[in-house]
Amino acid sequence: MSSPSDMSTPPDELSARAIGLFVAINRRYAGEAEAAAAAQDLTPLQAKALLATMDPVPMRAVADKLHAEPSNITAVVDRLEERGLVERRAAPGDRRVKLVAATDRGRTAIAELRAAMPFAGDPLGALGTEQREALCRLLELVVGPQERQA
Amino acid sequence: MSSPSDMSTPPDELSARAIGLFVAINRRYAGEAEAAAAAQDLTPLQAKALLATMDPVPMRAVADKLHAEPSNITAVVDRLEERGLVERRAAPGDRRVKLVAATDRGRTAIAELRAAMPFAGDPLGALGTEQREALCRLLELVVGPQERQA
DNA sequence: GCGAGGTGCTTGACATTGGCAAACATTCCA
DNA sequence: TGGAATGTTTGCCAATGTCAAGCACCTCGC
Repeated sequence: MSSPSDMSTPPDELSARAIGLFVAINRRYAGEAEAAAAAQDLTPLQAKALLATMDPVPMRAVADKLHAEPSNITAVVDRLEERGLVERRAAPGDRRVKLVAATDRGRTAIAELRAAMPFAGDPLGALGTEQREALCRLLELVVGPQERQA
Repeated sequence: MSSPSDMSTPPDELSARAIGLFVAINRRYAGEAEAAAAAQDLTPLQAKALLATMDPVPMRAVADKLHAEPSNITAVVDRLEERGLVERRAAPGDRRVKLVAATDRGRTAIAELRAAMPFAGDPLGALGTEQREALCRLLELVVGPQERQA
């Protein structure tokens, strides 16, 4: 849980309030995601991996999407495969590559995961269009000049 | 890393942009914190625990602050204590309680951690006062009616 | 066409984190 | 005073993360 929750460098009051709000939003998201995953008897990481396999993708792509080492993804996909949620296929054109693809059961689980994460589906639901745009502009300022990275 | 990064429920475009920005801010924070901890040869959790011990606090309080089980904090504090960054003291008034307090070396490490986390110290530095207030208002709307919780 | 080097995936060893049950001392309350 | 609750520790186990090594395969240059 790498969130600002507790790295308490004491900032000014408004910053502290903003940090608290970020943490709260993060928790709302993470809590929802964790509950949704648990309802499918999955860990959050397994759920993320499953969600990444709607279309067949190489192991490597899953690892990149989850910001994890490919070697770790092997075990995660192993568990998903044991449960029949995912299958490994040969990739046409490169026999080194294994494509991970959700099975029918996997796609059902994906649908239920998404249904159980309404906040993730519409996080800005409480905001009007102008407010959404204003929020994005402000967040961009906070992010600052960031490193480009897919 | 429980961040929205990859629980890809496909939302509308503005929401997607906002999610990306949240993730980017989270990463900026977490990356800075992780680097700061690593510079002290600490894990992020160890660093958080250390930061919580500026003043002597019961183990239980450290656990609460880090949203972890007290039983897990035992091992974390053990490592900090082995390295002389922290010490356990008896608590006056309740002989069950052990207070964890940063040593001089620990306080030095805390200062260096904070110095290495400028973004955490002033996350809204790029914003003016009105922008900060606007941001907080918008974030409060996004959080929504939240459960009260220290 | 052949070999060197790079890429994709897996395996293994290991440390850290997280949850949970059990044990122990101590405190609190009826 | 006795039973319940609290604070801390220990142990076990699953999951995650980093790292090095290995195997299969592809690619590039000669």
